[in-house]
Amino acid sequence: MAGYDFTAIERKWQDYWAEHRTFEVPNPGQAGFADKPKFYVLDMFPYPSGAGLHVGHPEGYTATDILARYMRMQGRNVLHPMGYDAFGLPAEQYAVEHGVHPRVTTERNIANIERQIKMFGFSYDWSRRVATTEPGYYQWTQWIFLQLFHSWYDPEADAARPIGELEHKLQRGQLMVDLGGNLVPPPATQRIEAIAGQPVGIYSWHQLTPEQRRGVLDNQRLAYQAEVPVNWCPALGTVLANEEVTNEGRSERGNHPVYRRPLRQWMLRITAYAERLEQDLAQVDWPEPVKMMQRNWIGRSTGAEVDFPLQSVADDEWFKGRSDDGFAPQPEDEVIRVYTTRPDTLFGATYMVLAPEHPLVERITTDGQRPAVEAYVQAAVHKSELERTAESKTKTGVFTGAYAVNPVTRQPIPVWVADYVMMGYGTGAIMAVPAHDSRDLEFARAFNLPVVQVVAPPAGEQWEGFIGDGTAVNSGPYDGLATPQFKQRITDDLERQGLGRGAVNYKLRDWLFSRQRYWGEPFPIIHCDTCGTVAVPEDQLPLVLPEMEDFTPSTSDDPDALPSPPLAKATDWVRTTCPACGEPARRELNTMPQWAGSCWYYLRYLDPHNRQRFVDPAVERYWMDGMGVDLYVGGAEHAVLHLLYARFWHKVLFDLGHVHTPEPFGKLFNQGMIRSFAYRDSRGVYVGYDQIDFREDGAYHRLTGEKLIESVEKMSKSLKNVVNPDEVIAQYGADTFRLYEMFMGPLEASKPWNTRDVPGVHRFLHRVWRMLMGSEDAAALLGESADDAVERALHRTIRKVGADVEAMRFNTAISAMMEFVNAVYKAGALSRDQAERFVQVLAPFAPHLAEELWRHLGHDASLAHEPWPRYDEAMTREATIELPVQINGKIRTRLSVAPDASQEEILAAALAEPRVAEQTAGKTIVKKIVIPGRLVNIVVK
RNA sequence: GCCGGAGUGGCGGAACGGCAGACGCGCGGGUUUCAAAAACCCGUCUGGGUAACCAGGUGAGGGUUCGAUUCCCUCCUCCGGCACCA
Repeated sequence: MAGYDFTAIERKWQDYWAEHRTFEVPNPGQAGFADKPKFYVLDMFPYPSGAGLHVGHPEGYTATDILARYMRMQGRNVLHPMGYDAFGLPAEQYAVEHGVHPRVTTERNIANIERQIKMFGFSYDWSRRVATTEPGYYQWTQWIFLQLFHSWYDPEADAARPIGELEHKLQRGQLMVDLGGNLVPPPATQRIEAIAGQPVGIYSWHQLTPEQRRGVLDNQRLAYQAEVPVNWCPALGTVLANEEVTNEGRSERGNHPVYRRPLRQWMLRITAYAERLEQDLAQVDWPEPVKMMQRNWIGRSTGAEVDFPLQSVADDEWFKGRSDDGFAPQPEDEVIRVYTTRPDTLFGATYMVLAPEHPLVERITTDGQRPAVEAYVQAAVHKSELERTAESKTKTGVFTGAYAVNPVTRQPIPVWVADYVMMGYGTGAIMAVPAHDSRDLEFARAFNLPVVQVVAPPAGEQWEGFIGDGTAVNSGPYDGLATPQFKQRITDDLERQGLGRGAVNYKLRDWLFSRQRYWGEPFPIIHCDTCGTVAVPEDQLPLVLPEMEDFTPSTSDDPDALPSPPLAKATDWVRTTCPACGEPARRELNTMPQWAGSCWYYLRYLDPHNRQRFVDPAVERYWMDGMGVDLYVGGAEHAVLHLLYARFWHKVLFDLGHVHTPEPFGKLFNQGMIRSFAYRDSRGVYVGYDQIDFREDGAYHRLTGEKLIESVEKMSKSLKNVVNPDEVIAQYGADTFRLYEMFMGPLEASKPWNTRDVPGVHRFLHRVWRMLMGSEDAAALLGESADDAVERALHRTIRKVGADVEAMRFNTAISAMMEFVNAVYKAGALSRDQAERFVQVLAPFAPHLAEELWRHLGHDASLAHEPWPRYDEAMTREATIELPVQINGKIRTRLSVAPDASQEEILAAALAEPRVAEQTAGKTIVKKIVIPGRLVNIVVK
């Protein structure tokens, strides 16, 4: 008998699957398509880094592979694809340092990582492989960008609509434009103009010049350009996303200084989708922590906007005018509009604060205060937001010299400038209620501003700094109201008086979408002196990234240097003609961020070779039926950004009719991080595993003999605790690797890799092999007789493994299979028929071994599409079961009964037990509890 | 600071409110062997007892319940996320 030669077996079956295209699945309309229910199971595709796979990648991939193989056996059409997220800064950095083109390194890395992935025997449909860097792929990334560019968010429809519809509305006068270029409803009456006595700054479409019209439309697109404060890293020559900047205000890559600079950049209007991104989380089956993180990121809060008039204008007349006119839709020069979540504390607002960037600062600052204010604003603007928060321990600020009037107390209150107020949130101005806001209190204490109590806390709590709900005091007619009621009442009253209204705010900001890099998708945009910003026509896509010898960004130590994207050097490529007017024009020089390609790859897998469309509608309808991807597995590090960006794009595509589900990923699962033991000596120097003697009582340094300190850490080179999957597979095989990672613990838990545990599951596979194939020392247990206990154990195993796989409890599924094999060894035999069913159950976990055994059992074809074995509920029970009998909750004896015994029978049997009689003698039985199939509890007194 | 998640043998971890520690590692003993590896069998929470058995035990303290690792409250520790968001 041959031994279990996993190396040969695994190679053989991987070749077989590739040759027979076992896992390729046709689309509707293609040859061989069977009309069956679908299952779309997706992995987060990897970034092909030079380091290759670490043991964390295959953890999620194994889990999805088990599901994919199980679902195939359940008769589903399974879509299980893999690809590469291959644009990005690391490849470009490496290329610059080594003088190799990023395409070369990317292709090399993909080849290596694919070799590694294939070693595990995952059942991917490799014919659907994509890489975000292929022109045939990024053609459609560019196409989706153009959909964003050609759309605006129509608040009436609560959806994205073609920009042409907006133009139409403007032409017909259904919308107008104010001085700031914002859309406004047409004035209800002529009265407003009459009161003002001069133009009120609202224009109709026909009053605008062609350039102005273009500006208005450009300003409403979902992809638009705007001057925004960005993280500018001159040493890297690019702007960076917040997540690419460290807490110290330096670049994650290279540790270079990063500066906050207002620069004109491409933005995506994700904020228009804030409400729907928040609301629709209720429709998806995602881990609650991930939903929480997204809700947090979106940061929805409810409150009110309130106008505080400047003292110079706020006479009785002004207040009267407001109650006649109502709350104007846009802020005016004479009021400071604030957003607050606590309108009930309005009576306690004793001063106001403007963000340093607030446009009113310059207007209202008095001459006496101007030098101080200007110095403060200059300093604040030059700090990064990180610096501003890092120095948050002490509050700073300057008085503007101006006063505003509290709209309810009608008292003048001072207006300050301070950097603890952010221009990017709310209105960039706050009413400060030091009594009931800890930041305001800190500020008030620092600058000796008055603190007025307006909320009475529950008994026993200090009012100063109390921020919870309580009862109103010092609030005139509202005294005695509970906080929630007060909020509602005063919001209604302010609205009636034209001084405020209920409002919803979000922390979410628009998405900075451009990078000054070479290795990314070029924007399909052309700049024309006469026509402005013009889209590249769709039939000219893909706009291919130009081949360049020198793709290094221009870097600098000078914080004031301006970004100069590498594409600027491709002068022939940049020079083009305007698609609209045919005059000479220039291409956009920025490229898209790495997130772009990963925002929609799950859709391209559906139809990866389609040259006419990004995905065929019928194909999309089939595979995305229900709520899109049926199972999406990946690490929690993408809980916010990737998953939020992808949901956003999907919703835009949904609004425009290109996909038919409102959400892309119906079910999401986060695998836990695999960490590993790290060892360091008394000086804190980390020691690699090859330098360690593992003894019974701990780890010792092989050379010095010193006992080492053990800890569980993230795998990292510097901690010398990285486990390389290639080595584990070489030693134990892919089936063992898969089984080990699934057996370590719950998939969602973070858990330490322990190489010493790997032989345990390897031993199990050996036992399975010997059970059916025998060994030199022992014959196989395979026979013709079917043992009843084994048969019952098998039914239980089939049920348990099926249920566990569906619930993604792979660790206990494997335990159940181990128990079955132990039972077979105990019984000493199993029939061919039992062996076949067991091999089918094992197949999703250890597919190579299962295929080999399946063949040995006399089958010619792969078992990948065999049906999952059935079980009989009656056969999952033992012939007799043991029930514990408790007296007062303590087990005193056990009872053997038939599994279907009635409550009365069980109770009678229990009371007949000598141990029970002994324990209850001389006592009264007050209660008898019988849970059939569980236990008996007799309560005595 | 705020929001999540988790604390169970020497280790990884099991337990619809119902036999705590399944399964695996490690360890101890045995069978086999010239020997070793491998394999197979037995044991392995703690204390007491030859044993049957008794007592204690799931981070700490309280509560609900016939019964709590599981549900509720307070606290401690660790991990993850956000962080002047008005």
